[in-house]
Amino acid sequence: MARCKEFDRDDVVDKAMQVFWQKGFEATSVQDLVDAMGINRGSIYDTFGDKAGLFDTVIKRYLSGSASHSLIDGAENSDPRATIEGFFQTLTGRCGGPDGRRGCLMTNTLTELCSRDQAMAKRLGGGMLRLEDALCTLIRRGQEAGDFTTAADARALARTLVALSQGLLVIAKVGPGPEALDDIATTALSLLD
Amino acid sequence: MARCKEFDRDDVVDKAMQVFWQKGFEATSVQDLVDAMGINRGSIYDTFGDKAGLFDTVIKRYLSGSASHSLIDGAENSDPRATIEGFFQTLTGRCGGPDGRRGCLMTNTLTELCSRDQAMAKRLGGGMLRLEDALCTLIRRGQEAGDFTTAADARALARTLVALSQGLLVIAKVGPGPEALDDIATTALSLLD
DNA sequence: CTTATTCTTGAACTTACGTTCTAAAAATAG
DNA sequence: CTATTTTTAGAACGTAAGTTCAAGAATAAG
Repeated sequence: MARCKEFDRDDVVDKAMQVFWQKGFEATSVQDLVDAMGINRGSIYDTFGDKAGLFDTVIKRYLSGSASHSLIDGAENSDPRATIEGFFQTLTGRCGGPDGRRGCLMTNTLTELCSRDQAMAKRLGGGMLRLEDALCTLIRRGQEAGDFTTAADARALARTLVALSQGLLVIAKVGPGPEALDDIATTALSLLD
Repeated sequence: MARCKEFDRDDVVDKAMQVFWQKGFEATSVQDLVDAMGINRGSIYDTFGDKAGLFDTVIKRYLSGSASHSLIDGAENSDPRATIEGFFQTLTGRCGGPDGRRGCLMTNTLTELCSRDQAMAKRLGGGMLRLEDALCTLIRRGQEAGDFTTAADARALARTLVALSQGLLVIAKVGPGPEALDDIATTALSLLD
């Protein structure tokens, strides 16, 4: 009955994500998006409403694919120590790489928009709380297995690990040496012993 | 011979700082600055060059008055434990207050501009390194005095505390309860024991 | 093939941006 | 007072922003 869309939705969202990730929401112009996504302005507005709508779509997609997501998925069954170690290794690996300067899209968005955008603050706050809960579950399981220290409160430890992961992603943006990031990750894991 | 400037330079810079702090660099318009600073557009451009020049001035002033600055000043002589405790108390106190959602101007600027602005990355990276060095000095002094653990490397601990302070300021932006921030600060200090 | 519907295209629109400029008012030093 | 400089107020500048529109191109059903 009608013409089909010529582009793949997830594909263009990914391309938009790269731009937002590198430049931030405000500094990204619609023209930047047109160039990167390879589709017409009209198609963008027709598909995503407006710039903010597209950004919302990007954030949702990012949250469902980030490092924290796989940690959250495996919180109930995976090996606690290996999972948390893997989480921090993923972070330091990404931050040390060529794209490290981009930091984390969630962290960047948090600092850029949450003062003004209440809805965004709630969404990202929810994402962070899920990460905290997952870490808390993992820590409790590790404590019960006798692998982690029980001297510290699991909730407090989980919150501290969240803070360290955020701090890691912020520090990565000034481009320190990899040993600085490793120091932080190592010290973070030592909190569990 | 000529008319004197009617406004106090530091005063209008402070007013500009409030706007940049709350909205970020990109989202702040020159009109916002005109309204907040209470001086004319022409005077702004005449005094600070342009928007970026004014922002540079704001950042310099912020760095010279931030919580880290007083810590850096006292690194050689002050009591290590009390100084570090005070630093984190200052952070949690500010973050929990009504202005907590604004986070830290340095952290915000870092995540917003450092991917693009090499000079800003260098400046803020330098500021962060000075904080790290000061914390390292304090930790070494505490270790030598027998008050801190010597099991962990002072440099690694300092880097971790920097990361925690940054993470604290990021997390504060989503508006968590004060107990979350306290948990992080308490756990941070426990690293020294 | 025709027709209806949807997608694409690129130009056009309005608004706001950062910046510059002009002219008049105000204030100081000689 | 006079001369000089600065501040002010506001308009005007060119550019780029986000968004919309109208016409053409492509598909699927009748």
